[in-house]
Amino acid sequence: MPNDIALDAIDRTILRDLQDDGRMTNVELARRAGLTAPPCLRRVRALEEAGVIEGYHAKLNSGALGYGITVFALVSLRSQAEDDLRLFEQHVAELAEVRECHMLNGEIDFILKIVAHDLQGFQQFLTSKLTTAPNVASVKTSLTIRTSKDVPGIPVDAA
Amino acid sequence: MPNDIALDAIDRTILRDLQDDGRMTNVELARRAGLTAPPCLRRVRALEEAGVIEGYHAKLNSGALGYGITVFALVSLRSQAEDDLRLFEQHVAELAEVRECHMLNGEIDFILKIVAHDLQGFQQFLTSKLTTAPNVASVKTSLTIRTSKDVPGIPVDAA
DNA sequence: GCTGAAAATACCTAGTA
DNA sequence: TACTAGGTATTTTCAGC
Repeated sequence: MPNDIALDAIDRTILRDLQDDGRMTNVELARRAGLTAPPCLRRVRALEEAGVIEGYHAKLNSGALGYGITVFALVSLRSQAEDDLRLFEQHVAELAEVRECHMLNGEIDFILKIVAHDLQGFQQFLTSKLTTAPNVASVKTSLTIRTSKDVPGIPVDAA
Repeated sequence: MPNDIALDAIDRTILRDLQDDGRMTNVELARRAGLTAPPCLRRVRALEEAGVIEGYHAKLNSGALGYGITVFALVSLRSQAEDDLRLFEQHVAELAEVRECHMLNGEIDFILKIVAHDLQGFQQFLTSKLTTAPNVASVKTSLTIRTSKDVPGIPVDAA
């Protein structure tokens, strides 16, 4: 939504630093941005208010929490009518195992990122909650062997 | 790596809260966990030290920063020898447009999440930096129409 | 700049092997 | 007793006005 927000170089510096370290203190943030603390804090609040900053989150180690399995599922539906697409999105919205759901163009309608404790848990999820969902024509799944890159967010250019 | 860390219910509460709000103050974190501030802070530091908490990041609105395009690329290589897999991973590690790189089982070797400012920028990236990379046999790309779910992290059960 | 709150350190206490 | 984990007190730093 916030496509009309004008971001100057200072804003971009702030955003880059907060994307990199979401717990950076405001004074450090201000120092890097070349500001004193109060105007820096005002900018951060404005960026939050405008929805440019959507939230702050700790990145947790999946394996340490017992989620050893990450799977990508390529889903095709029988009907691509908007109502049916929405229904599928609502269905996966309620599944905690599904962390991401992106609608795609082309033959594949959706790509899902799914986490599970182990293969058994994933298979059970797949057969009981995904392939049996209404309107699902086909599901192709691929296990993640390893993740070599997972950079949070997007590039924030200095300019 | 940290697969042998024992996490009790208090740790899980802390992790869930920090995953949900990475800038929560330590006193609030402690209050929710049923602790006073100092032992809570010690737990957080220990979790960071052990690598259970990998970092803190602000989640930014892609569109507001001019990244209107998200693409998933399914990449197959000619050789799946470990050295060749590593070389490909090293190649994409240097590409800022590539935010995620997961090695998969099956016919597809890698799935990449790629961001770009617009379609032109993406096409240029694709032809100049991805399909021409050494050892790449095929690249199938799918544009993201919309993202209906993008939950940070993983489910953290109370138990 | 100023004020109240939080972070961070040092130190103390209780339970357990 | 040594070890582990939480609590108390104090100082320093930061958030917010």
